[in-house]
Amino acid sequence: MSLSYALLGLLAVAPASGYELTREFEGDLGRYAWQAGHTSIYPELAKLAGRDLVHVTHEGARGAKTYDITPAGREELRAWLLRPPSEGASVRNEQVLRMFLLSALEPADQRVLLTRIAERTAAAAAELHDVMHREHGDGPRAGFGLLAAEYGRRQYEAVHGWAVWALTQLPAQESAHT
Amino acid sequence: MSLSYALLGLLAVAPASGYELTREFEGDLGRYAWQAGHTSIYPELAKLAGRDLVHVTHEGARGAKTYDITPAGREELRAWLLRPPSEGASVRNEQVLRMFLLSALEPADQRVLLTRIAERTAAAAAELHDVMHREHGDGPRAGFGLLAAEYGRRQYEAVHGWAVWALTQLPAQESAHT
DNA sequence: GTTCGACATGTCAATAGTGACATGTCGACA
DNA sequence: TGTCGACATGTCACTATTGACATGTCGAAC
Repeated sequence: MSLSYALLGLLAVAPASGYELTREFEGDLGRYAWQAGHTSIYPELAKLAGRDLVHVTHEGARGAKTYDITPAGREELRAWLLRPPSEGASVRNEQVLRMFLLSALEPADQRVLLTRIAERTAAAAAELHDVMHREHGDGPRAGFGLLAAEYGRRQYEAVHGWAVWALTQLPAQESAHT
Repeated sequence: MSLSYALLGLLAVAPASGYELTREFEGDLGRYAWQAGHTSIYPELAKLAGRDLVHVTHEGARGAKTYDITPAGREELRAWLLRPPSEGASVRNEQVLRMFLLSALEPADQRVLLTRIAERTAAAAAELHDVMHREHGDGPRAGFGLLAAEYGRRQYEAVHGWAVWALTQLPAQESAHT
């Protein structure tokens, strides 16, 4: 399961509690790569601990458990990351699905939707650009976030470019009365 | 559930049997947008028929059932496509996850992985470019496929650009003995 | 005439993931 | 001191999805 590798990957960078990991998934990681809520994260951590891929290093206030990756976990993670791209890699993206189904709409609706996509993606790309250039906040996982942010920015830019191009491919719009 | 909209979207373009729909998911649709196998498609079609969003128009050889979308189904699909981008849109992409976890690897491994990604994405983009320019095969759903192919091509190109950029961000490589 | 591969649909058990619910702690502020 | 919000973990029922298994048909090639 990919979730287990996501957790191993996060813990490989720095030890963290289930709660902190959960919040990690609320950011770019969950937005672009893999979603998960605490209800899947906590049981998964327990399973990983059972397989000795992670272990609890510290129990803090409010029952917080800090997990760290074990050498075996690191091994497992590295093998997965370097494994040749599996054919059955799982993909599921609702926004992309919408774009694929575009031709199910009437041309006028297509135009509306593409225009909206073009606007949103341009705004999102610009925002990420700003965030990255204002300051690369030197908090924990800063390097991690920089690559991810740039990835996101390029994705938005690509979709923006596509939407603009797709608009030109649409049958010429009926000259409305305005 | 997104699968139901994917099916409605496909049927809105042209009537099809469960088998034909299944093969649709083996192409770009399943590769970039939403995965599904026949074991989820057949039951889902039955459910949609129960809600009168699709109906069987024809029973052909080998028990094949041709489904078509109903006006109610078209309505439902249009509403979903034009609905403002839902916050909770589901995202799950194993390849992207690998990229997010890059910093869990040692620099040497990172370089290997990024180089491999750069190569694969360049090849994939070139292949899509070729396919699109050789002939836009005028089979059914040709227009559908063109937009999707261009989308895929731009995605690959964006990831390629990112991988090349990311390589420049890596700490300068140790001068190996070669 | 038979055999094989693509066509075509399905069930069922197991796994993965979500949402609702439940519980309790710690620090800050009024 | 009490109350509220963020911290922190968990269960459980339900839904979605997958993989293994099962069944049968049609056309073509041998």
